[in-house]
Amino acid sequence: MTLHPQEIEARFRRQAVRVTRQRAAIYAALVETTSHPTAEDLYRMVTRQHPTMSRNTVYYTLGVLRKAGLLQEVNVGHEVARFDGNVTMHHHLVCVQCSRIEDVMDQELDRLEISARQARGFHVLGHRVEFHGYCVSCRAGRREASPSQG
Amino acid sequence: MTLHPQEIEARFRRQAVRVTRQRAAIYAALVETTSHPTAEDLYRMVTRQHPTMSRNTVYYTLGVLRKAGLLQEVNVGHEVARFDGNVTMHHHLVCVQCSRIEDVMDQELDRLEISARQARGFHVLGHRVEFHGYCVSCRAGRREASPSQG
DNA sequence: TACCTAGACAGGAATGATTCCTACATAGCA
DNA sequence: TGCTATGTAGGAATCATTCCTGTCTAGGTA
Ligand SMILES: [Mn+2]
Ligand SMILES: [Mn+2]
Ligand SMILES: [Zn+2]
Ligand SMILES: [Zn+2]
Repeated sequence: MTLHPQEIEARFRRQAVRVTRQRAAIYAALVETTSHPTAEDLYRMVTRQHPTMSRNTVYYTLGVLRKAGLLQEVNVGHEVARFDGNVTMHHHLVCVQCSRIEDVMDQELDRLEISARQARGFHVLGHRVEFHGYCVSCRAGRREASPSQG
Repeated sequence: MTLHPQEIEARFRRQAVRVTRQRAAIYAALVETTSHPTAEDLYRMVTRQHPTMSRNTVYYTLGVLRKAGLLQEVNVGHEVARFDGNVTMHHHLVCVQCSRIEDVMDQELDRLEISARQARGFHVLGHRVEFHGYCVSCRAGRREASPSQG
């Protein structure tokens, strides 16, 4: 989804986030993709237009925008952090081979609950469902594979 | 759950995993707790009885046992890796403040499925549900807290 | 029971994502 | 327009994890 600069600015101001060219570029890159990029991915994307931007600014900005609720971290395994500009409630499909992440919007999954007995005293705020399997392209190269871990 | 040494040995042999004192100690420590310890936690636990064991052996053993299906990695956020000796299907409650992880056994959650349309061509192997919130001890110190990111 | 050898162990070095530090720049406000 | 709290760039530091290398040993063989 492409976002107008003034819409980005409006979202930042609504959350009292200072508007800078770097932040707008990082946020625009994130919102325009559905690939759940890493900080390094975003660094490579934005340095095409902003060659002097440092990795530190990318990390710092991602932290600021996360605290402001403008993005979320989506982690799979304990691989490097992935970021998601879609902050509406949704779930993910994760490829166990190539780590591709795709979105799943499903209101039934959104409504899942847990019994008080199972909640073990937790004050539950939310939940996330993660499906794992092989994505289309990874299935292609697996005609014979065994149904074990790989 | 306490495990007899011969049961540990039997499980290892069933999976063609060589039996060593180090591996038995690491596996026993993991199976006897429900705390989902980190590699460093396990290193501290086992070096009480095996002072010369190296961290390398802990990491290497955890890899071997994971590939053998005797344990699983359970990651929350992109914090350090956590390990789980319970390899039956189950789900987790995660404290957003202290990272405590507790088990949720619930057959309804086990049965969740995703429509073909939503699966986006993935060959889905399984899923995991992660509830997040505040654990009992973290609720205690939060009488007034605001319902934001915490 | 006494070898053999593939694989395991210990210790230390290397890696790499992320965080920390600091001097300079600038957004937002009066 | 000028002030100042905050952001940025660049580099150093951190630290969980992996890699490397020289012993050591589990488990099979004769
Ligand atoms: Mn997503
Ligand atoms: Mn568990
Ligand atoms: Zn894939
Ligand atoms: Zn807690």
